[in-house]
Amino acid sequence: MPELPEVETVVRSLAPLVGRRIVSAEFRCRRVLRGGDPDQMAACLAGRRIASVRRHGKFILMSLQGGGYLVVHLGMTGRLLLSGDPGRHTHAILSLDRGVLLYDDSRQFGCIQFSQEIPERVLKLGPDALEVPFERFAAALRRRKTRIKALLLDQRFLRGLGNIYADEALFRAGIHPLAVASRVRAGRARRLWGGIHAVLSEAIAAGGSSISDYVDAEGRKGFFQVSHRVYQRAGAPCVTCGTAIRRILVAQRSSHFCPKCQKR
DNA sequence: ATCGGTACCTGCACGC
DNA sequence: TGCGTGCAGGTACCGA
Repeated sequence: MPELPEVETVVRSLAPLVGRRIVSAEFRCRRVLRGGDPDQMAACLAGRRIASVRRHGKFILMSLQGGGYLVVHLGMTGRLLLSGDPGRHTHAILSLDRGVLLYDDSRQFGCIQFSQEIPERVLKLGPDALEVPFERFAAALRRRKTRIKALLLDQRFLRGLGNIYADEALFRAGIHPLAVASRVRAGRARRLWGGIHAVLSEAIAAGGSSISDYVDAEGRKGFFQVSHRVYQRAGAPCVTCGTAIRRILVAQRSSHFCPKCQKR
């Protein structure tokens, strides 16, 4: 479910966690755990205080007082919730000195991990999609021969974009999802860089996109989905020219675009 | 090194 | 009503 704007919204809504002490932890599903068994992880967390909560791409990093991190990735359907009752897909329950933190994930594509240091797979990601300077972005584009849509989804190229915002940014830049990255001209590359920044910023301001079930830690839905210009609008008229939006597969992912406004 | 395809898992909407 | 199919914000891993 969650791309950069949704994860950012979740992280902001987790602000009440800072300063809380984890009284006890329970992990119910091995599959979403990374490294270590459930009991060992619970033992590592018990008694620790949460010092900070921040986002790194689509990862959520909770630093613990005295060292170590609770690292969470929401996958497609992961949720972190500050209230509610454990359900069928609740895989982690952290009892706090005040309140509770639940990790819920029906598809189990997400993960939760305790680690002394920030894991390598998190550190090796590319620059943040909201922070990358244009020159660095353009230089990296020039080096890659893959299709632009696939590249935007590659977290080692840029961290934070996912299927919704890649499609939306390409539309804003007038670039076809199958365009070869290295052949995108400077002018278009600048529009893409600007489009990425704009669409992510607007989506954060709207609390993210709630397509089916995404909510922040307080259970609030986002409303950026009503501002999507191409994503899941196949057959509907382009907001710019009226041409029917098309849907194709690129790198096995649905890609939505306007065949008239977006050139290869 | 880079690229493309597949696998992982559950739930929902749809057509028959 | 039930069943099969296709689709869904994700990454990881394999072979070419």
